[in-house]
Amino acid sequence: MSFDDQLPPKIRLLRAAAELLANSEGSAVSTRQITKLAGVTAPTLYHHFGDKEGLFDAVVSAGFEEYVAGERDFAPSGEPLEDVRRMWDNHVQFGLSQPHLYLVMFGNIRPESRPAIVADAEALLEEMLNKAAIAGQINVPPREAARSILAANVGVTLMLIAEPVEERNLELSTMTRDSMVFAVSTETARGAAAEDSGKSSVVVAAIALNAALQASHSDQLSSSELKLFLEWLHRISSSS
Amino acid sequence: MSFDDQLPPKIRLLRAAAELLANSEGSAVSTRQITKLAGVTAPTLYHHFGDKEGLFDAVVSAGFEEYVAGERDFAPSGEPLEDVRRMWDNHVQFGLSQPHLYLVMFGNIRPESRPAIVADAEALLEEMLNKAAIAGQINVPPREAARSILAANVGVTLMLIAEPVEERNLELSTMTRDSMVFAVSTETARGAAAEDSGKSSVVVAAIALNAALQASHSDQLSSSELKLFLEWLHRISSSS
DNA sequence: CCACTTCATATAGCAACGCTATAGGTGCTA
DNA sequence: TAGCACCTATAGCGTTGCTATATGAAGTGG
Repeated sequence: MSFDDQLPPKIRLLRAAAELLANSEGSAVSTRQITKLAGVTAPTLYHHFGDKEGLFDAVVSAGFEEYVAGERDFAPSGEPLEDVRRMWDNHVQFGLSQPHLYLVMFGNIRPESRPAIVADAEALLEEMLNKAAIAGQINVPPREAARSILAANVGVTLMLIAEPVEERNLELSTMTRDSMVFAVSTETARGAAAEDSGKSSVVVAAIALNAALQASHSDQLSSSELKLFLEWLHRISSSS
Repeated sequence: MSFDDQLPPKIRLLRAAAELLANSEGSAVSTRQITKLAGVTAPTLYHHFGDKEGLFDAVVSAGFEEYVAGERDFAPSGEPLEDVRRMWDNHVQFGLSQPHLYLVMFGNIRPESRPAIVADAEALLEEMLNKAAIAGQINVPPREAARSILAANVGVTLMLIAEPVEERNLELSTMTRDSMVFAVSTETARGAAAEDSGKSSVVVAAIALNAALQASHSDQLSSSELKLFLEWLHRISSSS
């Protein structure tokens, strides 16, 4: 019951809270569960942490410090924007591996209780984007870029957490990540105009696809599939 | 005390909950406050709404319906991507004008209680992006684009809510918005210099055709042919 | 006109919650 | 040994979400 004896109660409380937060499936975690698992009584909790949220903040800080530490060890790949992408993935991974902790951190933030964690995460991203800026790789001030990317990162992570585990599609994350990094970077010639594709009917689209397919030798379909596919395309596109 | 007499209790509960949610500064809203303000007793609430979350969902739905209604009246500007931007701004505006409602909707979503609202918002965006796809303006399937944009939109809105009102900088929103729309659109010659220029036009054409086909119920193909055709289209358009 | 069901609301209260007033125990310093 | 912090426990307050049960009103079939 009191799982970890002879450690100081403060640490036992932290561990008990972390364990319950990590394992509780959606339902809230009560102070009574925590104190029971830690083998202490209620006043001990309030003596050390002030209130329930104080305990959770402490747990979150510990978890986040750990995550940030692993982040820093592993950061410099030479390509700052690649590092930004990896920080994004790490953020998502952190949220998915400890969803309840994550929701405590980012899901319930309000103006009057904005956790320092958000600022920390922002600073970490900004630091990396600063390197990219020095290398002339971004076209937006690093602070704004960091805030923007972090916001999108949080949104994606929350969406993924909200999805049933078996339906989670990490492509949402990589796609949004690349969109954000791309939009912020100077990697591309943004001003160049594309071909005018103003027409919008089925026929026009089918003709365009038909031409494009024949020109590019797509290997997504086998040759027999392609033949039938093109025949159908022809039927569609010749039906005005 | 019971502020709106002679209305049905169900509606009085909805209004009381909405008012308390809108005015409560961060602190939680209790069922007792709600029922007292509505002038009814507890079982009435549970008879009509099941539980507290059911009430909140109903309030949120009502508020969201209102927001969606104003959205639809005002939508077709002829330029789908511009409409997407305006939907983004409306989303942010909704979150900032009713932050507690918004947090109930998007801040606490968990796998087992994912509100239908998220799906609704996604569908609304997807509908608009579908128009863009038909016009050949996006290079990503509309559903994925909608999920991605919505995720970023939610993240930005939560970040803005978390900031003190006087520090709120809407530039975070416009910048992230434009980044997402830009990354998804074909407005630019993204791949022109890269190796995949031919393939990317196939992808764009396939996406446009897919959207157009589903919108127009073409009868050029039988339903079984259409099914297979769409599956191939999906394979082409989801190849990266 | 009366039983009968159905729906909607109220009385009263349970178990669990976050939290605290108060007191007792422990180890240190004088 | 006395005094003093510090830490922890006993016991319980007020509030929470929710419900077992009962009562009233409204319609329906005989």
